[in-house]
Amino acid sequence: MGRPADPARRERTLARATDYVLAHGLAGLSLRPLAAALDTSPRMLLYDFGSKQELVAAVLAEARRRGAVRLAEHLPAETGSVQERLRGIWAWMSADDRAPFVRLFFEVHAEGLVHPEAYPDQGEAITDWFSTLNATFHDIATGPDDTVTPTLIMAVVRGLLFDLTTTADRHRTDQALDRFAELLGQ
Amino acid sequence: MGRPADPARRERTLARATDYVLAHGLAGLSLRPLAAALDTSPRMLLYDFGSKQELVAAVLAEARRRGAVRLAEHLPAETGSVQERLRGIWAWMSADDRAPFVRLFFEVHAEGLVHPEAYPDQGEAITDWFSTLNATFHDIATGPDDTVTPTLIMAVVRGLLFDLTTTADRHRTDQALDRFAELLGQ
DNA sequence: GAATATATGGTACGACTGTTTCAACAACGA
DNA sequence: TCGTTGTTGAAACAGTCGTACCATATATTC
Repeated sequence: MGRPADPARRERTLARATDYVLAHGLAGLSLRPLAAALDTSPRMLLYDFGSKQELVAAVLAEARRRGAVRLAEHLPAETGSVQERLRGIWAWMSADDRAPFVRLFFEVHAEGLVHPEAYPDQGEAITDWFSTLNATFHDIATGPDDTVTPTLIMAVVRGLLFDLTTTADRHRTDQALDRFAELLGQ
Repeated sequence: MGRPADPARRERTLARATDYVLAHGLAGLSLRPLAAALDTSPRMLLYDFGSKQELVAAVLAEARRRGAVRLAEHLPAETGSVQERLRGIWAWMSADDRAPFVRLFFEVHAEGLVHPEAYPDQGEAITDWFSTLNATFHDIATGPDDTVTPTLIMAVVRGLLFDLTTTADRHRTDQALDRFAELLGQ
Protein backbone atom coordinates (compact mmCIF):
# COMPACT_ATOMS: atom_id res chain seq x y z
CA MET A 1 0.00 0.00 0.00
CA GLY A 2 0.98 3.62 0.19
CA ARG A 3 1.68 5.94 -2.71
CA PRO A 4 2.78 3.98 -5.81
CA ALA A 5 6.33 4.42 -7.00
CA ASP A 6 6.95 6.36 -10.18
CA PRO A 7 9.91 4.81 -12.01
CA ALA A 8 9.12 6.90 -15.08
CA ARG A 9 10.33 9.99 -13.27
CA ARG A 10 13.83 8.58 -12.94
CA GLU A 11 13.83 7.67 -16.63
CA ARG A 12 12.70 11.13 -17.64
CA THR A 13 15.35 12.72 -15.44
CA LEU A 14 18.03 10.38 -16.79
CA ALA A 15 17.15 11.23 -20.38
CA ARG A 16 17.27 14.96 -19.76
CA ALA A 17 20.42 14.67 -17.64
CA THR A 18 22.09 12.84 -20.53
CA ASP A 19 21.08 15.65 -22.88
CA TYR A 20 22.57 18.11 -20.42
CA VAL A 21 25.87 16.24 -20.07
CA LEU A 22 26.18 15.81 -23.83
CA ALA A 23 25.68 19.55 -24.17
CA HIS A 24 27.79 20.80 -21.26
CA GLY A 25 30.39 18.10 -20.73
CA LEU A 26 31.33 15.96 -17.77
CA ALA A 27 34.19 17.88 -16.22
CA GLY A 28 32.37 20.74 -14.51
CA LEU A 29 29.19 18.83 -13.83
CA SER A 30 27.50 20.00 -10.65
CA LEU A 31 24.22 18.93 -9.11
CA ARG A 32 22.70 22.33 -8.50
CA PRO A 33 23.05 23.75 -12.03
CA LEU A 34 22.06 20.37 -13.45
CA ALA A 35 18.95 20.23 -11.29
CA ALA A 36 18.03 23.80 -12.20
CA ALA A 37 18.29 23.02 -15.91
CA LEU A 38 16.16 19.91 -15.44
CA ASP A 39 13.44 21.65 -13.42
CA THR A 40 14.16 19.48 -10.43
CA SER A 41 16.32 19.71 -7.31
CA PRO A 42 19.61 18.22 -6.09
CA ARG A 43 17.48 16.54 -3.47
CA MET A 44 15.55 14.60 -6.12
CA LEU A 45 18.64 13.74 -8.13
CA LEU A 46 20.13 12.04 -5.09
CA TYR A 47 16.78 10.49 -4.24
CA ASP A 48 16.63 8.88 -7.67
CA PHE A 49 20.28 8.01 -8.21
CA GLY A 50 21.76 7.69 -4.73
CA SER A 51 24.88 9.75 -5.33
CA LYS A 52 26.47 11.93 -7.96
CA GLN A 53 28.81 9.10 -8.90
CA GLU A 54 25.93 6.75 -9.62
CA LEU A 55 24.14 9.45 -11.57
CA VAL A 56 27.20 9.98 -13.75
CA ALA A 57 27.51 6.23 -14.29
CA ALA A 58 23.84 6.08 -15.33
CA VAL A 59 24.27 9.03 -17.69
CA LEU A 60 27.34 7.49 -19.33
CA ALA A 61 25.53 4.19 -19.75
CA GLU A 62 22.60 6.00 -21.34
CA ALA A 63 24.93 7.92 -23.66
CA ARG A 64 26.58 4.66 -24.72
CA ARG A 65 23.14 3.17 -25.32
CA ARG A 66 22.16 6.06 -27.58
CA GLY A 67 25.42 5.79 -29.49
CA ALA A 68 24.94 2.07 -29.98
CA VAL A 69 21.44 2.59 -31.32
CA ARG A 70 22.68 5.07 -33.88
CA LEU A 71 25.49 2.73 -34.82
CA ALA A 72 23.06 -0.16 -35.31
CA GLU A 73 20.89 2.03 -37.51
CA HIS A 74 23.84 2.92 -39.68
CA LEU A 75 26.43 0.20 -40.07
CA PRO A 76 24.35 -2.66 -41.55
CA ALA A 77 23.75 -0.54 -44.64
CA GLU A 78 27.47 -0.50 -45.42
CA THR A 79 28.31 -2.13 -48.70
CA GLY A 80 30.52 -1.38 -51.68
CA SER A 81 34.28 -1.11 -51.86
CA VAL A 82 36.63 -0.85 -48.89
CA GLN A 83 37.05 2.85 -49.63
CA GLU A 84 33.31 3.45 -49.66
CA ARG A 85 32.77 1.58 -46.43
CA LEU A 86 35.59 3.45 -44.73
CA ARG A 87 34.32 6.80 -45.95
CA GLY A 88 30.86 5.87 -44.74
CA ILE A 89 32.12 5.15 -41.24
CA TRP A 90 34.14 8.35 -41.17
CA ALA A 91 31.23 10.41 -42.48
CA TRP A 92 29.02 8.96 -39.79
CA MET A 93 31.43 9.37 -36.89
CA SER A 94 32.57 12.84 -37.86
CA ALA A 95 29.10 14.21 -38.60
CA ASP A 96 28.31 17.42 -36.77
CA ASP A 97 25.40 15.98 -34.82
CA ARG A 98 27.70 13.36 -33.34
CA ALA A 99 30.09 15.95 -31.98
CA PRO A 100 28.59 15.89 -28.45
CA PHE A 101 29.14 12.14 -28.29
CA VAL A 102 32.70 12.47 -29.56
CA ARG A 103 33.43 15.18 -27.04
CA LEU A 104 32.03 13.15 -24.17
CA PHE A 105 34.00 10.15 -25.41
CA PHE A 106 37.27 12.08 -25.29
CA GLU A 107 36.36 13.56 -21.94
CA VAL A 108 35.71 10.16 -20.38
CA HIS A 109 38.94 8.81 -21.81
CA ALA A 110 40.96 11.67 -20.31
CA GLU A 111 39.21 11.29 -16.97
CA GLY A 112 39.92 7.56 -17.07
CA LEU A 113 43.63 8.24 -17.60
CA VAL A 114 43.75 10.19 -14.33
CA HIS A 115 41.44 7.89 -12.36
CA PRO A 116 41.73 4.44 -13.92
CA GLU A 117 40.06 2.80 -10.95
CA ALA A 118 36.84 4.78 -11.49
CA TYR A 119 36.39 3.59 -15.07
CA PRO A 120 37.17 -0.13 -14.96
CA ASP A 121 35.33 -1.11 -18.15
CA GLN A 122 36.81 1.45 -20.48
CA GLY A 123 38.81 -1.07 -22.43
CA GLU A 124 35.53 -2.45 -23.73
CA ALA A 125 34.86 0.83 -25.52
CA ILE A 126 37.87 -0.12 -27.65
CA THR A 127 37.46 -3.86 -28.03
CA ASP A 128 33.70 -3.68 -28.65
CA TRP A 129 34.45 -2.50 -32.15
CA PHE A 130 36.44 -5.56 -33.16
CA SER A 131 33.63 -7.92 -34.08
CA THR A 132 31.57 -5.26 -35.83
CA LEU A 133 34.49 -3.96 -37.86
CA ASN A 134 35.66 -7.46 -38.67
CA ALA A 135 32.26 -8.18 -40.17
CA THR A 136 32.32 -4.93 -42.15
CA PHE A 137 35.86 -5.42 -43.44
CA HIS A 138 36.02 -9.20 -43.62
CA ASP A 139 37.59 -9.01 -47.10
CA ILE A 140 40.76 -7.32 -45.84
CA ALA A 141 40.97 -8.96 -42.41
CA THR A 142 43.61 -11.63 -41.92
CA GLY A 143 41.04 -13.92 -40.30
CA PRO A 144 37.84 -14.05 -38.28
CA ASP A 145 39.69 -13.08 -35.09
CA ASP A 146 41.81 -10.36 -36.64
CA THR A 147 42.21 -7.56 -34.12
CA VAL A 148 44.96 -5.65 -35.88
CA THR A 149 42.88 -4.37 -38.80
CA PRO A 150 40.06 -3.02 -36.59
CA THR A 151 42.67 -1.51 -34.28
CA LEU A 152 44.30 0.38 -37.14
CA ILE A 153 41.02 1.51 -38.66
CA MET A 154 39.69 2.83 -35.37
CA ALA A 155 43.04 4.46 -34.60
CA VAL A 156 42.82 6.40 -37.85
CA VAL A 157 39.22 7.39 -37.16
CA ARG A 158 39.92 8.42 -33.54
CA GLY A 159 43.12 10.19 -34.46
CA LEU A 160 41.38 12.14 -37.20
CA LEU A 161 38.49 12.92 -34.85
CA PHE A 162 41.06 14.26 -32.39
CA ASP A 163 42.47 16.46 -35.15
CA LEU A 164 39.07 17.55 -36.45
CA THR A 165 37.73 18.50 -33.03
CA THR A 166 40.84 20.55 -32.37
CA THR A 167 41.44 22.28 -35.68
CA ALA A 168 37.96 22.08 -37.26
CA ASP A 169 39.77 21.52 -40.55
CA ARG A 170 37.22 19.34 -42.30
CA HIS A 171 38.93 19.39 -45.67
CA ARG A 172 42.34 18.24 -44.50
CA THR A 173 40.97 15.46 -42.28
CA ASP A 174 38.68 14.22 -45.05
CA GLN A 175 41.65 14.11 -47.39
CA ALA A 176 43.73 12.19 -44.85
CA LEU A 177 40.99 9.61 -44.53
CA ASP A 178 40.82 9.29 -48.30
CA ARG A 179 44.55 8.71 -48.41
CA PHE A 180 44.20 5.98 -45.81
CA ALA A 181 41.27 4.45 -47.67
CA GLU A 182 43.41 4.25 -50.81
CA LEU A 183 46.24 2.60 -48.91
CA LEU A 184 43.90 0.09 -47.31
CA GLY A 185 42.20 -0.83 -50.58
CA GLN A 186 45.64 -1.58 -52.11
CA MET B 1 67.45 50.00 -3.38
CA GLY B 2 65.54 47.56 -1.19
CA ARG B 3 65.67 43.78 -1.12
CA PRO B 4 66.69 42.32 -4.50
CA ALA B 5 64.10 40.25 -6.36
CA ASP B 6 64.56 36.49 -6.62
CA PRO B 7 63.31 35.34 -10.04
CA ALA B 8 64.91 31.93 -9.51
CA ARG B 9 62.24 31.09 -6.95
CA ARG B 10 59.48 31.34 -9.55
CA GLU B 11 61.50 29.15 -11.92
CA ARG B 12 62.08 26.54 -9.25
CA THR B 13 58.41 26.54 -8.34
CA LEU B 14 57.38 26.31 -11.99
CA ALA B 15 59.64 23.32 -12.58
CA ARG B 16 58.31 21.47 -9.57
CA ALA B 17 54.71 22.44 -10.33
CA THR B 18 55.15 21.00 -13.83
CA ASP B 19 56.42 17.75 -12.31
CA TYR B 20 53.38 17.71 -10.08
CA VAL B 21 50.89 18.33 -12.90
CA LEU B 22 52.55 15.68 -15.08
CA ALA B 23 52.23 13.26 -12.20
CA HIS B 24 48.74 14.15 -10.94
CA GLY B 25 46.95 15.57 -13.96
CA LEU B 26 45.27 18.87 -14.66
CA ALA B 27 41.63 18.11 -13.88
CA GLY B 28 41.65 18.09 -10.09
CA LEU B 29 44.46 20.57 -9.66
CA SER B 30 44.06 22.67 -6.54
CA LEU B 31 46.35 25.29 -5.07
CA ARG B 32 46.49 24.03 -1.49
CA PRO B 33 47.54 20.42 -2.21
CA LEU B 34 49.90 21.66 -4.91
CA ALA B 35 51.51 24.15 -2.53
CA ALA B 36 51.84 21.49 0.16
CA ALA B 37 53.60 19.12 -2.25
CA LEU B 38 55.93 21.92 -3.34
CA ASP B 39 56.82 23.02 0.19
CA THR B 40 55.32 26.42 -0.41
CA SER B 41 51.94 28.08 0.15
CA PRO B 42 48.94 29.11 -1.97
CA ARG B 43 49.90 32.64 -1.04
CA MET B 44 53.28 32.32 -2.75
CA LEU B 45 51.87 30.58 -5.82
CA LEU B 46 49.56 33.53 -6.41
CA TYR B 47 52.35 35.94 -5.57
CA ASP B 48 54.54 34.40 -8.25
CA PHE B 49 51.94 33.65 -10.92
CA GLY B 50 49.12 36.09 -10.29
CA SER B 51 46.27 33.61 -10.54
CA LYS B 52 45.64 29.91 -10.88
CA GLN B 53 44.83 30.35 -14.56
CA GLU B 54 48.19 31.97 -15.26
CA LEU B 55 49.95 29.30 -13.25
CA VAL B 56 48.30 26.58 -15.33
CA ALA B 57 49.23 28.40 -18.53
CA ALA B 58 52.85 28.62 -17.35
CA VAL B 59 52.89 24.94 -16.44
CA LEU B 60 51.46 23.89 -19.81
CA ALA B 61 54.02 26.07 -21.60
CA GLU B 62 56.79 24.48 -19.56
CA ALA B 63 55.48 20.99 -20.32
CA ARG B 64 55.40 21.80 -24.04
CA ARG B 65 58.94 23.12 -23.78
CA ARG B 66 60.14 19.89 -22.18
CA GLY B 67 58.37 17.82 -24.83
CA ALA B 68 59.93 19.86 -27.62
CA VAL B 69 63.40 19.41 -26.17
CA ARG B 70 62.97 15.67 -26.09
CA LEU B 71 61.62 15.69 -29.62
CA ALA B 72 64.60 17.69 -30.87
CA GLU B 73 66.95 15.21 -29.21
CA HIS B 74 65.28 12.32 -30.95
CA LEU B 75 63.96 13.08 -34.42
CA PRO B 76 67.14 14.17 -36.24
CA ALA B 77 68.55 10.69 -35.79
CA GLU B 78 65.76 9.23 -37.92
CA THR B 79 67.03 7.57 -41.05
CA GLY B 80 66.38 4.35 -42.90
CA SER B 81 63.23 3.12 -44.58
CA VAL B 82 59.77 4.60 -44.14
CA GLN B 83 58.87 1.67 -41.91
CA GLU B 84 61.90 2.18 -39.69
CA ARG B 85 61.27 5.91 -39.33
CA LEU B 86 57.62 5.34 -38.49
CA ARG B 87 58.45 2.66 -35.94
CA GLY B 88 61.02 5.00 -34.44
CA ILE B 89 58.49 7.76 -33.96
CA TRP B 90 55.95 5.33 -32.50
CA ALA B 91 58.54 3.80 -30.17
CA TRP B 92 59.48 7.24 -28.97
CA MET B 93 55.95 8.58 -28.47
CA SER B 94 54.62 5.44 -26.85
CA ALA B 95 57.56 4.90 -24.51
CA ASP B 96 56.58 4.49 -20.88
CA ASP B 97 58.45 7.54 -19.67
CA ARG B 98 56.43 9.71 -22.05
CA ALA B 99 53.13 8.53 -20.60
CA PRO B 100 52.72 11.58 -18.33
CA PHE B 101 53.10 13.88 -21.32
CA VAL B 102 50.63 11.86 -23.35
CA ARG B 103 48.14 11.89 -20.52
CA LEU B 104 48.45 15.63 -20.06
CA PHE B 105 48.11 16.06 -23.80
CA PHE B 106 44.82 14.15 -23.87
CA GLU B 107 43.63 15.98 -20.79
CA VAL B 108 44.27 19.41 -22.31
CA HIS B 109 42.57 18.36 -25.52
CA ALA B 110 39.44 17.23 -23.66
CA GLU B 111 39.40 20.39 -21.58
CA GLY B 112 39.77 22.44 -24.76
CA LEU B 113 36.72 20.72 -26.26
CA VAL B 114 34.58 21.93 -23.36
CA HIS B 115 36.14 25.39 -23.06
CA PRO B 116 37.50 26.27 -26.50
CA GLU B 117 37.87 29.92 -25.57
CA ALA B 118 40.35 29.10 -22.81
CA TYR B 119 42.74 27.26 -25.14
CA PRO B 120 42.96 29.43 -28.22
CA ASP B 121 46.28 28.11 -29.55
CA GLN B 122 45.51 24.42 -29.41
CA GLY B 123 45.39 24.02 -33.16
CA GLU B 124 49.10 24.70 -33.21
CA ALA B 125 49.72 21.52 -31.27
CA ILE B 126 48.43 19.76 -34.39
CA THR B 127 49.88 21.88 -37.17
CA ASP B 128 53.30 22.23 -35.53
CA TRP B 129 54.04 18.69 -36.62
CA PHE B 130 53.59 19.32 -40.33
CA SER B 131 56.98 20.79 -41.18
CA THR B 132 58.91 18.34 -39.00
CA LEU B 133 57.09 15.30 -40.36
CA ASN B 134 57.35 16.56 -43.91
CA ALA B 135 61.10 16.71 -43.52
CA THR B 136 61.21 13.23 -42.02
CA PHE B 137 58.95 11.68 -44.66
CA HIS B 138 59.81 13.84 -47.65
CA ASP B 139 60.10 10.75 -49.86
CA ILE B 140 56.41 9.86 -49.53
CA ALA B 141 55.00 13.38 -49.30
CA THR B 142 53.20 14.74 -52.33
CA GLY B 143 55.15 17.99 -52.07
CA PRO B 144 56.94 20.36 -49.71
CA ASP B 145 53.62 21.71 -48.41
CA ASP B 146 51.90 18.35 -48.10
CA THR B 147 49.67 18.43 -45.02
CA VAL B 148 47.72 15.26 -45.72
CA THR B 149 50.55 12.81 -45.11
CA PRO B 150 51.55 14.31 -41.74
CA THR B 151 47.87 14.48 -40.79
CA LEU B 152 47.40 10.79 -41.47
CA ILE B 153 50.62 9.74 -39.75
CA MET B 154 49.85 11.73 -36.62
CA ALA B 155 46.26 10.49 -36.64
CA VAL B 156 47.52 6.91 -36.57
CA VAL B 157 49.98 7.70 -33.79
CA ARG B 158 47.43 9.59 -31.68
CA GLY B 159 44.72 7.03 -32.32
CA LEU B 160 47.02 4.20 -31.28
CA LEU B 161 48.14 6.19 -28.24
CA PHE B 162 44.49 6.58 -27.34
CA ASP B 163 44.08 2.81 -27.62
CA LEU B 164 47.30 2.01 -25.79
CA THR B 165 46.57 4.31 -22.85
CA THR B 166 43.12 2.77 -22.51
CA THR B 167 43.78 -0.91 -23.02
CA ALA B 168 47.50 -1.12 -22.22
CA ASP B 169 47.68 -3.69 -25.03
CA ARG B 170 51.20 -3.01 -26.27
CA HIS B 171 51.36 -6.02 -28.59
CA ARG B 172 48.19 -5.25 -30.54
CA THR B 173 48.96 -1.54 -30.93
CA ASP B 174 52.51 -2.31 -32.06
CA GLN B 175 51.17 -4.71 -34.63
CA ALA B 176 48.68 -2.14 -35.89
CA LEU B 177 51.47 0.37 -36.36
CA ASP B 178 53.48 -2.21 -38.26
CA ARG B 179 50.52 -2.86 -40.52
CA PHE B 180 50.26 0.86 -41.22
CA ALA B 181 53.98 1.13 -41.82
CA GLU B 182 53.72 -1.62 -44.43
CA LEU B 183 50.83 0.12 -46.16
CA LEU B 184 52.64 3.44 -46.17
CA GLY B 185 55.87 1.97 -47.53
CA GLN B 186 53.91 0.49 -50.49
C1' DG C 1 -11.15 9.10 8.42
C1' DA C 2 -6.27 6.47 9.75
C1' DA C 3 -2.24 4.22 8.17
C1' DT C 4 1.45 3.90 4.99
C1' DA C 5 4.54 4.44 1.41
C1' DT C 6 6.57 7.57 -1.98
C1' DA C 7 7.85 12.20 -3.29
C1' DT C 8 9.55 16.79 -2.28
C1' DG C 9 11.04 21.40 -0.41
C1' DG C 10 14.08 23.76 2.60
C1' DT C 11 17.97 24.09 5.05
C1' DA C 12 22.26 23.39 7.00
C1' DC C 13 26.63 20.94 7.56
C1' DG C 14 31.41 20.33 6.70
C1' DA C 15 34.76 20.46 3.41
C1' DC C 16 36.59 22.45 -0.17
C1' DT C 17 37.72 26.37 -3.80
C1' DG C 18 40.53 30.73 -5.57
C1' DT C 19 41.59 34.92 -3.80
C1' DT C 20 42.29 39.04 -0.60
C1' DT C 21 43.69 41.42 3.41
C1' DC C 22 46.77 42.58 7.05
C1' DA C 23 50.71 42.09 9.27
C1' DA C 24 55.29 40.90 9.83
C1' DC C 25 59.93 39.74 8.32
C1' DA C 26 64.23 40.00 5.34
C1' DA C 27 67.70 42.14 2.70
C1' DC C 28 69.42 45.77 0.63
C1' DG C 29 71.29 51.22 -0.13
C1' DA C 30 71.89 55.52 2.13
C1' DT D 1 69.45 53.33 11.93
C1' DC D 2 66.13 54.32 8.59
C1' DG D 3 63.43 53.99 4.51
C1' DT D 4 62.43 50.91 0.81
C1' DT D 5 61.46 46.92 -1.63
C1' DG D 6 60.75 42.00 -1.89
C1' DT D 7 58.99 37.98 0.57
C1' DT D 8 56.11 35.29 3.45
C1' DG D 9 52.62 33.51 7.09
C1' DA D 10 47.93 33.44 9.03
C1' DA D 11 43.55 34.24 8.62
C1' DA D 12 39.42 35.36 6.57
C1' DC D 13 36.11 36.05 2.67
C1' DA D 14 32.74 34.65 -0.35
C1' DG D 15 31.50 31.13 -2.85
C1' DT D 16 30.59 26.09 -4.42
C1' DC D 17 30.51 21.37 -3.67
C1' DG D 18 28.10 16.74 -2.43
C1' DT D 19 25.15 15.28 0.86
C1' DA D 20 22.21 14.54 5.22
C1' DC D 21 18.49 15.81 8.01
C1' DC D 22 13.75 17.08 9.01
C1' DA D 23 9.40 18.28 7.91
C1' DT D 24 5.66 18.11 4.74
C1' DA D 25 2.91 16.97 0.83
C1' DT D 26 0.79 13.44 -2.02
C1' DA D 27 -1.39 9.24 -3.31
C1' DT D 28 -2.79 4.93 -2.17
C1' DT D 29 -5.16 0.86 0.88
C1' DC D 30 -7.76 -0.24 4.83
